[in-house]
Amino acid sequence: MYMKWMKALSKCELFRRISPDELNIVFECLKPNVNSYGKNEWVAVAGERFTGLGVVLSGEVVVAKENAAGSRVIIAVNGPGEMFGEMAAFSGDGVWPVTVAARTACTVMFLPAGKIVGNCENSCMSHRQLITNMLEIVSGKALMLHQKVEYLAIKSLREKISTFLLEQYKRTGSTMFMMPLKRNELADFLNVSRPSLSREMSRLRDEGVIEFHRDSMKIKKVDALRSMSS
Amino acid sequence: MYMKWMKALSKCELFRRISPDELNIVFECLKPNVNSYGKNEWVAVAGERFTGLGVVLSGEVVVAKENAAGSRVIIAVNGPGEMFGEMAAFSGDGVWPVTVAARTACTVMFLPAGKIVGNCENSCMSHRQLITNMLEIVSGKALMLHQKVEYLAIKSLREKISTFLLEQYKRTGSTMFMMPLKRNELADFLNVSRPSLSREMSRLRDEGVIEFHRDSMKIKKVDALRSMSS
DNA sequence: TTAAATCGGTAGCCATGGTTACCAAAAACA
DNA sequence: TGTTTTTGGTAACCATGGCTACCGATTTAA
Repeated sequence: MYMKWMKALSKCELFRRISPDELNIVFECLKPNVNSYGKNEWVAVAGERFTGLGVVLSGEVVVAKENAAGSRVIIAVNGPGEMFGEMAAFSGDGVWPVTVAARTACTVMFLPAGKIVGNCENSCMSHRQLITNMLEIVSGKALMLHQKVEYLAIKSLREKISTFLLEQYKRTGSTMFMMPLKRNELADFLNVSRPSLSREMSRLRDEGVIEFHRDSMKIKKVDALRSMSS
Repeated sequence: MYMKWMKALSKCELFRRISPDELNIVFECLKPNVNSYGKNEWVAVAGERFTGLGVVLSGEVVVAKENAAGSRVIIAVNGPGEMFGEMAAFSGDGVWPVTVAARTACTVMFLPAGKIVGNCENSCMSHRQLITNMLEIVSGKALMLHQKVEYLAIKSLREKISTFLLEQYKRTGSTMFMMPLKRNELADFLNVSRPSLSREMSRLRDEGVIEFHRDSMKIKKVDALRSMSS
């Protein structure tokens, strides 16, 4: 039954060091739900009852946090094998702390949180491994949020942009790359308004530090960016 | 040997649902180090080699993140029984991601990260409980960082202050309370400059929304704050 | 292939909050 | 006890970035 998703599942950190055979036994215990969603459909809405740890099987979802004022902060974009709701699962108040939307048509598996921790009726041996994996994953998420806090704590827009561009440079290893986020999304991510972002990027362009057209970006003066970022 | 610290240890979430007798056996496995520090001394410095999960036995430590520009963001103030480094322990790159300083003279226990996960030589039965506790704790930390992200994502200072004051109101259950942070620390926490914070607080006072003198704070118009916060 | 929606750049105006500097009160220290 | 340090309020000036509005280019849908 889960064989058609095995490719995504095998990529999922939660199931690392668990063989496909074991995995089937684990699923016997966990009894996950699998749902499909159309593009832009809500997968989970902040404030509604928590439905379990989510694992993306196909497509992509956007995980975002919205404050009461309505401004949206993108937390992550998750593809096949990636998870969401892993923090709320073990420590939340029973409601989704984030909103998850289908960025493309997608399929998602939900694992009941209570069944991951706690003794397995069938005493399957992979439970301990599952918990250990979970620990590693949640720690990683926490560190990522730490990253996020660092970004948000940056006060000047110029510094935010510089930091972001240098991170892309480091990630791709090239001074020319495609921007992974649209202007709107980047503005959301950096927590600034879109026109302000455009304005500052244009300034950097006018100063000859960068060059860009739509998605394509070229860093012309890496050192200049560095001195702005630090 | 650990008896003198048992009071702090019993308050520590990490050892919840583990009896003192069991705890001694667990410590046989974990072989923790215990160090003492004077006021304002560094307990751990960001970037230096990770020395293990920290548990405060006495006194208080300040956990802070500093970006390259030198501006400091307070993550937490931890007292006896509270922990730090729990995220880096299981997912870090082997260095401290935060700086920890002694807010007062203090004693700290460090638990080797590798020994918490992984099978116990003496096959002590509390290891699974320890890991499960750890999972709950790290999830909780991640959610707290989420909180932090929310705070930082708020754009107007007035809204930040309102949100903070309402949280204190909710926490204490009274419209009169002592501010848990000095102006400097609050400014750090909200990621604004101290004079700007003072200025905005004075405006709120002039508008009759709040009343304060140094540490003591009184909310006079809860609803006014609420409308600013949302 | 045309119509509609989305995306991105630009400009002007102005509110917010950073910066610096100074002073008084309170606390810590000798 | 007097002195030093820390803490917090205030003011003036000004840079940053939010907001609105508009327009052309590009993509998506009909």
